[in-house]
Amino acid sequence: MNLSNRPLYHDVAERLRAQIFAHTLPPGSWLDEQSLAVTFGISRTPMREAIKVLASEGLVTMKPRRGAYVTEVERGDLEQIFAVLAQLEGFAVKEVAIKASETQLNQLDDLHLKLEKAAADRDVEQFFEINVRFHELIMEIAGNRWMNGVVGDLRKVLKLQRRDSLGRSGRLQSALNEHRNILKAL
Amino acid sequence: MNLSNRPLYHDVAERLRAQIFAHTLPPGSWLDEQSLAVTFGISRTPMREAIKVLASEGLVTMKPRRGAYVTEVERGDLEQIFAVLAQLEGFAVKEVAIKASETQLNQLDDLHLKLEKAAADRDVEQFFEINVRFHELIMEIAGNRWMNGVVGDLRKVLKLQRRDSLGRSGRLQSALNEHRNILKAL
DNA sequence: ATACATAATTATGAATACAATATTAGATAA
DNA sequence: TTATCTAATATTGTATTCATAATTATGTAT
Repeated sequence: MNLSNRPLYHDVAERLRAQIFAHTLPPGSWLDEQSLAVTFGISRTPMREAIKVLASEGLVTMKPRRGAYVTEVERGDLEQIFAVLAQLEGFAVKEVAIKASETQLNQLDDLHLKLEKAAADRDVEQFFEINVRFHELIMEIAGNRWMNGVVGDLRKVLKLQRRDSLGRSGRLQSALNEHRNILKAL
Repeated sequence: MNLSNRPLYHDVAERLRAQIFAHTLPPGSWLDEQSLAVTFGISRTPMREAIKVLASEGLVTMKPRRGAYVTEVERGDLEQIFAVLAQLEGFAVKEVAIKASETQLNQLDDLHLKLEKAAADRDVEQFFEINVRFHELIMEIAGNRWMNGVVGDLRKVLKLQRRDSLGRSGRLQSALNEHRNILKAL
C-alpha cells in the first residue's frame, strides 16, 4: 500500500513544512493534532511524530500540555541566525577554495552568471531560486556533513519569514557583490 | 502523579542520553524499543518519542523499518564537527570581546586560573569539568540563542567518544594556550 | 452585572491493540 | 553439506483507546 518505503510521519512532516512555508499555517498559529491528522488522512500518532520533527528543526515550538505552535521568529532571532550563517558560509567558502575541482568551480561560475542575468531581468523569483542553488552548491562542495545539517535547519527557520533575507531590494545587489568577491577569491 | 510537569519522553530522553554517554549503550548498538520501554517502566509510545529526540540531536541514527542505533562517529565526522565548532567558538569570542561586562570577564579569568591549576595538578577530571564550564560561559556571554543550540548539539555528538577532544595529552596544553590567547585578546 | 466557583468539554499525553514488514529458523532438494 | 524456499517469529509502524490536565461554559452569589 505504502509505495515509498519511508515512514509515514516523514512525508507528513514534509507536507506540513510546506504548509508552514506557504503561510497556510502562519507563525503563531496552533497546530491542531486532531484536525491535521484528519486532513492528512492519518492517525494522531504519526501526526504527532511529524510535528515533533518540525519542532526539532525549530519550525514549531511546543508548549507542554498546550500543544504545538508555528514558531514566531523575532527580529533578534533573524539577526542571530544570519550571524551564525555568515560565519559558516565564510568557512564553507574557504573550504571550497581548497577542495573544489575545476568543474565544480565552473558550475559555480555558471550559477553566478545566471544570477546576474536574473538580476538584470529583475526576475526576483528566478533570482531566489538560483541563489539558493548557489549557496547549496557551496555547502555541498565544502562537504561538511554536520555543517550542512546545521545550515539546512537554520535556513529552514529563515524561510518562516515570507520575505527572507533577500526580500529587501538592497540586499539583492549586495548578495551579487558578495558572490562576485567569492568567485574572484576562488 | 507526575511531579515534574515536563512530558515523560523528555525525562526518558535524558536518561537514555546518559546511558549512551556512559557507553552502557555503546556506539553502534541497537536500541530495542520494547526492552528499553520496560526498563524505563513506560510504554513504547513515549519511548519512541524519546529515541526520536536523540535522533534529532544526532546521537542516534534511525534506519527505516530497522530500528534505531547509537550513532557511530567516524574520524572524519570528528574533524568536521571540530571544524564547525572552531568557527563558531571563534565568532563567540569576538562577540564576547564586544559584549562582556567586567564581571563576566572576571568570571572567565577565574575559570582560566582554575584551569591552569588543574593542569598543574595533572587533575584531568577537574580539567575537563572546568574546561566545559569555560566554553559554556563564552557561549552564554555571546548570547546567540541559535548558535547555542547548534553548539550544544554538536558537543553532545562529540561526547559519544569516550575520550573526547582533550583526551590526548597534547591537546590539553594547546587548549590552555588557546584560552590564554583568548583572554589576552579580551 | 460581575466575579468566582464548579461542572462539562476539549486537547494533550500515554498505553494498548492491531497491521505490515523484516528477520530467523526449519525443511526440503540438489 | 549447502543452498533455497517457506513458515514462524519478532519488530517496527500505525491506529485506537484510555487517562489526565487545561480550557470553556454555566450557574450562583455578592
